[in-house]
Amino acid sequence: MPELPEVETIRRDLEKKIIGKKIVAVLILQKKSVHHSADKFKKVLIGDRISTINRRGKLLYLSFQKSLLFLLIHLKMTGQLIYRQRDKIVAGGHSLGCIDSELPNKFTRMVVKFSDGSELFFNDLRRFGYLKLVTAEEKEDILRQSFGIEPLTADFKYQSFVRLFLKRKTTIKALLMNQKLIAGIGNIYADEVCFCAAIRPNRRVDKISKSEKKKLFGCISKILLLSIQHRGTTFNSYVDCDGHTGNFVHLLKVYGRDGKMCKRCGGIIKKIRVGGRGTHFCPKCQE
DNA sequence: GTGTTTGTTATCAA
DNA sequence: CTTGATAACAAACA
Repeated sequence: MPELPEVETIRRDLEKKIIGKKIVAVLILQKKSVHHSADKFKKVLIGDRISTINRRGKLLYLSFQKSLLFLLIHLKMTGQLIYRQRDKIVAGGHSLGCIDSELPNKFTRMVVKFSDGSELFFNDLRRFGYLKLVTAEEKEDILRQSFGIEPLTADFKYQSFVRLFLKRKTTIKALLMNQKLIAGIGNIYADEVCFCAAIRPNRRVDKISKSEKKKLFGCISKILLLSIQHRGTTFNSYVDCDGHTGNFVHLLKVYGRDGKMCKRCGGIIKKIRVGGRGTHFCPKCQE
């Protein structure tokens, strides 16, 4: 379940590792994960070098030194990007998400090999994730059509945020998770942001006061930044590109804590369903 | 065998 | 046209 903090952690790490590296081989182990013919994919990538790695919401996009195409990578629920140096000693061991596990494994969908012997593995247990080559124009269309305000940038202003509430009657959780309104927040951080602002996730947005909107606005940046500082949340399958788990899971206040004591007021965290998603909140201190 | 997990999109309804 | 709610998808695990 990589959301903005997890994808950003991967982006920053990969940026240090693979920029400028020359691609010498591409293995496609699962055709469905690559939205092109294997031949086209190889033809474009092999011989070129990675130029930039950017992110919008939960979507990564790479550019190249020669090709004018962009590589979009969406990890969806269980996608992983793991980078390995050559001759890295691997021991057998645990299954998903282990730093020492052998690669490729049964969930590896694509492998990119670089000229220095290092490799980038795209693993995806559930096969929702994808890699896709697009033109600059297609990329711009997708970024414009599919993503709203990008948090943690200068575009994320209180005035823009408040505008999202106008004429809407959906729940605050649905609003926070709507990528076309705000980009990058998924199920975990929607619950955490609502807790931070002391608002029930199923509250209708037209019933939220001005002071609460201010709290929400502050909480979004606060939670996302704090999670990035702790290298994201590993709940099920997320690992960074070294195969390490994220540490923010220890700082989660509500997600996955149903039945446990609220860290703020001592109430018991409850789990309900909002918009078909598992939703966690404290009935005592979230109104 | 059943229910649960979630990011995104398609679809239908209002 | 806009907005909202829901189902569907995929696949493993408890």
